[in-house]
Amino acid sequence: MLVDEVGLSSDSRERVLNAAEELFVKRGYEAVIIKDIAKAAGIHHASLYHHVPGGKPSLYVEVMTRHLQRYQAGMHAAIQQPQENLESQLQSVGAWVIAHTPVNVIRLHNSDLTAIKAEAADIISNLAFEATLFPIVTVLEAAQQRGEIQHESLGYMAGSLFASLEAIHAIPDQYLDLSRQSIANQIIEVFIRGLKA
Amino acid sequence: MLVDEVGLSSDSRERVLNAAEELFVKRGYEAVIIKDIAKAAGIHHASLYHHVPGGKPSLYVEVMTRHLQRYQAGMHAAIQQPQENLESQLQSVGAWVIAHTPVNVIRLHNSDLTAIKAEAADIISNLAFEATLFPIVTVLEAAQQRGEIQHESLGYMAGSLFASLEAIHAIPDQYLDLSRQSIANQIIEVFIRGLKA
DNA sequence: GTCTATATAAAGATAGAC
DNA sequence: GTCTATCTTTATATAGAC
Repeated sequence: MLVDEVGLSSDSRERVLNAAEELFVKRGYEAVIIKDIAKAAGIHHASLYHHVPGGKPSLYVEVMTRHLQRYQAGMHAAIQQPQENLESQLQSVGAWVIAHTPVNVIRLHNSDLTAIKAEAADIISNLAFEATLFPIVTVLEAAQQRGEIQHESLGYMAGSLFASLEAIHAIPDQYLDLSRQSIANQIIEVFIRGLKA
Repeated sequence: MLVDEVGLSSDSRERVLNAAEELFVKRGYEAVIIKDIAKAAGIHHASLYHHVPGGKPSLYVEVMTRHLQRYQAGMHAAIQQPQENLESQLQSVGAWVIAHTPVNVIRLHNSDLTAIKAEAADIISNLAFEATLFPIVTVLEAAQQRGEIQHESLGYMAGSLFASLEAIHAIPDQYLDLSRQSIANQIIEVFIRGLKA
């Protein structure tokens, strides 16, 4: 397969990265141990260091960078679809957000990023902004230019909406009497039109 | 002081609990180590076990229970103030939320509570609901009965608002050109009236 | 590339002097 | 109640056989 010559990774390295991504994103840096990742990837934890010589910190940085870049690409695609009005664009954003494990930026800043080197933390922090808030702000500003909405602080409003959508993940299944997508759509509707009768 | 006879705690025990509360709430269970708590309380980490024989898990449960009970009491007081309309009631809620470290229920369920015994986790999980969503649902239902608002799924909307308000904590100081309370008030306004021009 | 065995380091916890 | 010293457990990481 000449993987080295074309710069591709081996199969198990990919499994390690996927397992690490899922666990780190879900539980955060400290709550994940190397053995869990290796087990999920189907190898012995000692073998993991063959694929990721830098160990846990470097694995975290690689995997979170990749995760946020993909997240950003997905958000971009969601808002790029040829939809005319704000509501349908935000519904696409909602679909993307509920289809993925929450980014949880509060945890990211309060614990995860304090455990790694400052430069890496800065990069991930900026990526998180680019992947989450920035696309939503773009959509809101365009809608404002079309005269669909009117607000002075669209950045804060974008953050508010994103936080609401991510929180849908926290609803336990037993309390769900609508699909998560329907809940997202209701949140978006209230965001645009308000709760007022 | 006869502290034993009246069931009161010693001074340093209280310092330990306060330090533990602040750290656990901010960083989560795994990211906090016993030495950090002891250091913040001004004692050697070995001395901590004198005050909390159950060690880290039991300390976490005690401190989170206390935290959420107080949080609930504060939310209750906020909504009980003699304010007639929904907006001013929610502004009091917003003031309480931004004055306290986020409860972060997503992290609570995805990592913190998986590290402790299931029964304790259930109790904390229920307390978190009572302390955060329940008071907001109560306020929204009352407003609906007065005819101020109209929505089918007030529970989900309460969750949405609470998540938005907690997320205000995640805004770095350098990006703040309004006070957090002002941002909370704007979020509440949009929640009630919408972004629409 | 993967394992077994082992080393190192960090965290939780206990014993016992003061 | 608090400390020093020590023990145990757990997690990260390395060495070297296969």
